[in-house]
Amino acid sequence: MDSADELGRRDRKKLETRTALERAALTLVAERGLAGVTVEDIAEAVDVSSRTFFNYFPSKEDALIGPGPASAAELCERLEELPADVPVLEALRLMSRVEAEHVQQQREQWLLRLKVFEQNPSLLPRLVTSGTETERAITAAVARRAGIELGTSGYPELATAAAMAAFRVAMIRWSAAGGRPELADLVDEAFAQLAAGLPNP
Amino acid sequence: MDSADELGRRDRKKLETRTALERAALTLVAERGLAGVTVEDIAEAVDVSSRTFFNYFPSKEDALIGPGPASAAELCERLEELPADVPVLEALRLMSRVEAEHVQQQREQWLLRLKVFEQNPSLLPRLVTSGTETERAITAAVARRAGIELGTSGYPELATAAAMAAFRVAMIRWSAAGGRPELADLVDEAFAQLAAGLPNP
DNA sequence: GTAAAACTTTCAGGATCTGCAATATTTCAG
DNA sequence: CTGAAATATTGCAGATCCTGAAAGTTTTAC
Repeated sequence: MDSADELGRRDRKKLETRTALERAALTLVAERGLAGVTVEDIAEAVDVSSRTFFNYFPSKEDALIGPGPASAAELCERLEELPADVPVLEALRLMSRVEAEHVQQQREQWLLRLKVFEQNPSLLPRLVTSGTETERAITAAVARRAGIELGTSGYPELATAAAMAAFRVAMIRWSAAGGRPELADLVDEAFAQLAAGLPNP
Repeated sequence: MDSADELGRRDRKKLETRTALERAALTLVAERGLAGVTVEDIAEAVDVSSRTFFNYFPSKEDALIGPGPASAAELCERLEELPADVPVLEALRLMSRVEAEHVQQQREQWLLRLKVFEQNPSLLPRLVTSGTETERAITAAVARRAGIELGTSGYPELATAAAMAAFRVAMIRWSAAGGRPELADLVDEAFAQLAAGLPNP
């Protein structure tokens, strides 16, 4: 994929400051804890004003959380482009594997991020969580794929939420194991348990 | 159950102010939106200082979220007291039904709360969410029941997260339907889909 | 080269949230 | 009933969070 090319100088600089702010936020909070770092600290580390920080992120926490909605559209595309005869849960698994590869590509950053989440539990509710724009988008795509009106059966909402839970558990296990196993394998494991109806192991 | 008895005057008053603060927060935010209500507004409505508000809740949002960890212990008891041969997912379903009854018993308050959540999506990530003390406790109970070391297989984490997702979806459907259906039925539906492995409908 | 568009900064200010010390209330023992 | 001990409430100072508006700076595009 194209990632850093095809951008004017302006957008390149914007992307740079954004990632610099994210990186600074992560490393500082990893060192001193969420409460031990102020927005001004983060901004100074990147040599911008704290007002500029808030031009990029609506809150200190948001600088730690990562892409989120940015990739929502891309995720949905993955769902859409799968053949219609692929079952919903299988489609969600494949989508999650793609996302897992993205995570693996930024291995160190994600491991650091997950460590920060573990050390600051108040962040956990926002890990791969419900109620986001991302979830809404995926739910809509699932509904389309299953041929269901949104808000009638609850199936798209549940399938999506369960898939996100599977992905979240895989991420946490991955982090707990020091990033040693393949994240994609852990994702597969979780989806296999889901598809089997979560029988007693 | 005993709920309001067996408390000294002091604790009774504390409980009163707490519930009064919750109620005021909910009604005010339902009227004016999250951003349109300050902590001082809420405190004044109950005739206490805003400092006192923060003695009860760590943040404005927390006054809206409801019991949460309060009932964690009780939920786990429900899990523990079920016979050991009840499968995990079935046990989680039964536990969720108990919780559903609690919600039904405070029907109006919960419908209002859910409306507030819908109207202020930034609250949604904290609805029945992961990363809480409650989830940790349930996960531990599930692990005990399944005879699994925590953090080895990921099964307890996933089963718990999926159950919470099922409950959350049921709540949202219940709210969207104006509280008309039986919440317990929606919970059963969601768990049935989970137990079946989320097949295409 | 210049004008428009977009980004950063400064500044003012309201709101959130936390210690701390003072005050008021409740409890409980005598 | 009364006086201490325990506990809750309050006011206050202060750090931090976050936002709008206006001014200044850089980038873009013609």
